[in-house]
Amino acid sequence: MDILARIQNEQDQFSQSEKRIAEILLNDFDFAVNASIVELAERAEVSPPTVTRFCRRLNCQNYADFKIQLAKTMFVGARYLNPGTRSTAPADVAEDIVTKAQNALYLFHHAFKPEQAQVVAETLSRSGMIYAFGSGGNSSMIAQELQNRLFRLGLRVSACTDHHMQMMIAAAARPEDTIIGSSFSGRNMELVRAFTLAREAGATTVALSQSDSAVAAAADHALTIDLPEGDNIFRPTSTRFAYLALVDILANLTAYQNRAQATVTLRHIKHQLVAHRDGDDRQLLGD
Amino acid sequence: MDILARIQNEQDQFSQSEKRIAEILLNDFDFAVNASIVELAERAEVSPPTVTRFCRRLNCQNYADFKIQLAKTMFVGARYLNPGTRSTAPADVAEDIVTKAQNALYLFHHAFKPEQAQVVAETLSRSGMIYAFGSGGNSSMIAQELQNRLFRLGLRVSACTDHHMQMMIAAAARPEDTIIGSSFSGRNMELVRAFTLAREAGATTVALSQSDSAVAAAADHALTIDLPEGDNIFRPTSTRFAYLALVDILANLTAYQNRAQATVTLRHIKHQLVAHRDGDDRQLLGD
DNA sequence: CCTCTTATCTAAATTCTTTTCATAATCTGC
DNA sequence: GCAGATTATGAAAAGAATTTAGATAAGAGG
Repeated sequence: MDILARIQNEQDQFSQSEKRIAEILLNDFDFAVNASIVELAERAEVSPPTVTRFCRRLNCQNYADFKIQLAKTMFVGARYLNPGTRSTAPADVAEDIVTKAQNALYLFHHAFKPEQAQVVAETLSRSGMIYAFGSGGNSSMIAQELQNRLFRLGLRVSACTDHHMQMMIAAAARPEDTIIGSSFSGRNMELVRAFTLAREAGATTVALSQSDSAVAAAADHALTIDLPEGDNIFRPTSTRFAYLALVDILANLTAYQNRAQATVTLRHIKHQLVAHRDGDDRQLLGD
Repeated sequence: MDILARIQNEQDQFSQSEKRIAEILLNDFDFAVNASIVELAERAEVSPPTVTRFCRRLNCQNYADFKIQLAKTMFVGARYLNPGTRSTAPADVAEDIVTKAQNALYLFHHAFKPEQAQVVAETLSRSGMIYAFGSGGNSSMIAQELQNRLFRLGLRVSACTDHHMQMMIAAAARPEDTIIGSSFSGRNMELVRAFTLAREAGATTVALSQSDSAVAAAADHALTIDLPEGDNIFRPTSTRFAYLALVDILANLTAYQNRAQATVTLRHIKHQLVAHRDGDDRQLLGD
């Protein structure tokens, strides 16, 4: 766990002096990260040794170590603590969006459960047919992306973003099939119904969604992503970045399940692209 | 510019001693970031003052400042310098993918030109109709995403991922229309032809692509993204994250061009979603 | 009200960092 | 190829910063 999370966690167990130090850290990050132990102590109205002890308490070797940890988290964590700007200047907008995206990835990674993903990857690689479901802009992108990443591995996969089709596919699913569906909100009831139908047909269902949600509860396996959303309605949801990363990880783990087959298929795709373009084989695997 | 970029930039202007220091920094980041000036000097076989001077040369106040800068970049920069693991353990795969994605965002942000994006945003907001073009998995996702972000702002936009349709649309474009096309490789010659056709018809063209590429050259405005690609064929391109961020930024800047209209449209969409679901208006704007 | 524990400080010791100055190496223009 | 200038580097000293050690104060529990 990173240092800021630790500070926020233990905040109520801190002594008076420690609380004062923590407050400065959380409020004036910029100062804290550049301050010497004397300066920090002065500002918190405590003695330097108290600061040293504070660092030790947070599992840091010494003040220097503590500062390194702080600086490391700062890059991704700073904006998360201090709500982002509402500036409409292009440079600020860009910074805000990039930082939020990085934050989303960071928080996702923190909560990520490798074993669960591995189980899903094994399921996918053994599936007779994979159907990727999702609706409404964000999740439909994830469904498409699942298809885009998995077909490259030589798997049989089809994305479907249409409710009616989803229901028909779910009803027609076979026991060896897997239905993987995404819902950022977890409240896509049509997807819940499709999952239920698919399970009745004996197929395996995988949800990419919020934990404690109807969608997650309806599936055999749930890979959950719970991120706070910003409240600026103009800002597109940075959660997409986390979902996209999850798709990448799943695709990658699935590839390793049957490496030989994946390699062959990828080579065929690459060959086709290179032949079709201009012979530069450093090109991307698909535009 | 960040410290690692600065080091890599000036590397050939370094003296012998400085080169030795730089080498340690670039190769053993973990050591460097935790080392005291004495330890670092010892390992580089130079004297501590030389390290201090090295830091100053890189526009740092002192060694402490230098270390902070180093630690800040480390979080995103470390893996970029030291090629990622080839481990297939789920946790390592996840870390590698997340770090690469964060790196992509970081590098993109570094090279990002806010003014150019602003010009494009103005163009988009004034367009009669916007067509988003892209093909081949990655770029088609970007085209879809452009549509998904821009329609919410009350703009007229249509994504098209089909070459033949693209050509017909380009031919039929009007002077007040904008065609925005994505190509990660920059070598999508069909897109180049569509741009040419559209320009002949008097429409404005915008490329999201590599600089120095055929696609970028063919458009009126080019927003370029140049990122190194990893060489693990199983790893999906992390460049997607950068393109996605660019779309977000563009959509956001465009929204601010005509804030009133965008707000109204977004509210309508939200109202529809809330009415359709369960009244929790903290839900995401679209699943 | 006393004792024990915990929190905190002062002062000293230690370690780290920078400055200063001397020397060595390298370059420049003749 | 050499004198003078410039630059690079290190040793030692000075100056900070950090930690340790021991002392004191504050609070909890009997």
